[in-house]
Amino acid sequence: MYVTDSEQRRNKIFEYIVESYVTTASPVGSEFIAQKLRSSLSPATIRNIMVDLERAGFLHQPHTSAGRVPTERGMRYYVDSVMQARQLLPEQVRDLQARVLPQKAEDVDVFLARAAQILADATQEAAFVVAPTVRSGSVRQIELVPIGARRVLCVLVADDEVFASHVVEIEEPITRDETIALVRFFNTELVGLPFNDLLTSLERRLLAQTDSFYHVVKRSFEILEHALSTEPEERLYIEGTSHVLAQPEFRKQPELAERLLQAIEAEDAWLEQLRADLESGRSLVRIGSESGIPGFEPCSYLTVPLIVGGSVAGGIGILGPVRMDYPRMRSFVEAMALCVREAVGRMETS
Amino acid sequence: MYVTDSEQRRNKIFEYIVESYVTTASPVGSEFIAQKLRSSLSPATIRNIMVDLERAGFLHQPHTSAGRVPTERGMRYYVDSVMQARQLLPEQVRDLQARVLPQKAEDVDVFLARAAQILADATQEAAFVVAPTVRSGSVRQIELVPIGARRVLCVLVADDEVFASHVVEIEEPITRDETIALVRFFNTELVGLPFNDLLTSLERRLLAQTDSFYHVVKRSFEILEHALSTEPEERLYIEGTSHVLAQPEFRKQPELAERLLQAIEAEDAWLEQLRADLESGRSLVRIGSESGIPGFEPCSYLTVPLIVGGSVAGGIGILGPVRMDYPRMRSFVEAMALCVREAVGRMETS
DNA sequence: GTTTAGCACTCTTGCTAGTTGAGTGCTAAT
DNA sequence: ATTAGCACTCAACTAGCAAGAGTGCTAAAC
Repeated sequence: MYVTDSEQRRNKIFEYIVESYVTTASPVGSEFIAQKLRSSLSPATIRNIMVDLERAGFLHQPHTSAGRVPTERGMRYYVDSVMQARQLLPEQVRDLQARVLPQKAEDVDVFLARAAQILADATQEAAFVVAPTVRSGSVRQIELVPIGARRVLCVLVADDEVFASHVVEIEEPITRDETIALVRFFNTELVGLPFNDLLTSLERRLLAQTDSFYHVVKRSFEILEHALSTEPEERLYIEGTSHVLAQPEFRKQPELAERLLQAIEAEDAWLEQLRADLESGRSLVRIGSESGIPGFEPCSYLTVPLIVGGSVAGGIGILGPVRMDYPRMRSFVEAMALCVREAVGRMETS
Repeated sequence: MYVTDSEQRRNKIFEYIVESYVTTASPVGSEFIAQKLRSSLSPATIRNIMVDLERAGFLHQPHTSAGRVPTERGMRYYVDSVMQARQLLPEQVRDLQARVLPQKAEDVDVFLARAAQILADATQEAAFVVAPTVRSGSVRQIELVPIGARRVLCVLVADDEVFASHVVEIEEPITRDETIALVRFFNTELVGLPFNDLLTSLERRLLAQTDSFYHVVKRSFEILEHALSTEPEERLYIEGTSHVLAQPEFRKQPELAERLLQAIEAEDAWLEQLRADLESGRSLVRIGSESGIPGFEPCSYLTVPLIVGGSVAGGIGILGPVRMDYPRMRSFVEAMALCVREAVGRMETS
């Protein structure tokens, strides 16, 4: 792709504008940029270029005598075409690893929640993880542990190291032999099926009626239906929200903070969007209203999917103000994703 | 206890002051109170009484020409001696029950988190639960489910319907016979012991060396140590934080909001205090800095312990600004506690 | 043709002074 | 003991003014 000199220069100036806006949180004037360029261009020239950038929709002037502020569209352009990838320093990476890896990695859920805490602390923004649940994997093993006469603990193990257990109440008491038969059925006939299809596939067998296991299938259906109904599709953990609300944009407009917090608490809308984002299988950035979530307008987020065994199993990300340091955040979240993959990898091979 | 006429009148006026402060969030003047009293007393008299109340430390004047605001100490007095218990309307109780009871009550944790959501929604304040974990109960049953060669799912069931399961990695592969032996050991020798004493008591047996089960005890110790280390003492769920931050006191001073949010996120300090509060076994109110938690100064909370089988197993509460409607909140949280007890009761007897 | 110095112009921000009004405390009368 | 009356205080609002930041435009310089 051919880029003219003047385009290059324009991009450089735009980059400086974004970057000083990111650090100062206030409109950027031409003089300031001229200084950064060590007087290779005069403020007047920069002003001309600023007018161009404003016409292109990348900058916005709060009022006539103010500096310029990047628009949402400008930020998108910055993220896509202007900003330069940044590497973390080796010691930063080591620090992250040192805090993440030594953890007892026995429970994926707990492990990921901690990782989010560490990420939030390192970046001083909010960090989140979408933790996989068994529903996103397929059956590796299902066990039943009787508790009392009419209650059974149903243990679901997915092939991506995720597991869950739920107490199921059953109407007719279950015998020891029946339990054994059910468990055998689970671990011969159901292994490898995606948990999400489990119920429909059992239902099909039930309707067909030709099954020699009819009663076992029926009982299985009852138990698994209960067990899976308590298990959400995904689990969202978010840490460090206070860092975001401490940003000047929220200080000045507390109603924005309130709306954001409500949107985070409501969870549904965001989680749905995140699901779609992660399914793409690629890292991405959603800037301001791009996410389409009411209340998220002053915020952007980055997400990286976690890929386990070839398919997406949750993700990790950072939530901050639109005016956030994208290169820095991207390098952090990517380093963390590597860490997490490594740790999960170790869990698998062990 | 003898209460003079003038004391009674003073209390009435104080009650009105607190209550209008609660609704308006701004200092209360003498004229306003006079109107509420339907001119049975003139503003001047009320002013005299206000001076008394201020001398007693119950009221505070932001500045000479402002009305009066209850102090923290005043609020304490109000809660202890002035406010009148309020009953919820039957339909409010029914509404609460209708939203809490029909839930699948199979998992105590999930159930309590939902209850907190409902409470937050009903009160328009933040609501929290301290959910019990197995550590706070004693052993009813422990099971092992082998997963792969070197991993075992350890299922812990406490006698208060709480259960947990954790994957434990073990160095030496475990045999089928060994598993059976361990489970038998668990469910004959350990039943009834508090989970919290489990490790020390096993250690004692190990040190005594005289145990015929020596190897089983050793293996048990290893496995249970891992399983219990992942299990926290208590789990805290808080919902509806945004309701609190929407209050005018936080709107006007966003830094208070930030500090509060940080304190909630840090969790440790508050949880420790809550543990102490709940241990008393009684409902209580902590007003402002009484809680001793940095960041909680502008807030109060109410807690009610949940008693299961004679001992405290978690609790439920409401967090709001110091200027909150205590009688209303108390009636809500108490109604909810009843609901929850009923639901947990049903889980037990089933 | 691009760049830049110069300058008038605009609009926020901060400051000061004046006004308003809510609410008080005191005093003297009831 | 209560209360009407009144002077007093102080935050909150308003208006006006000055300062300053930053612009856009024009005309000269490169």
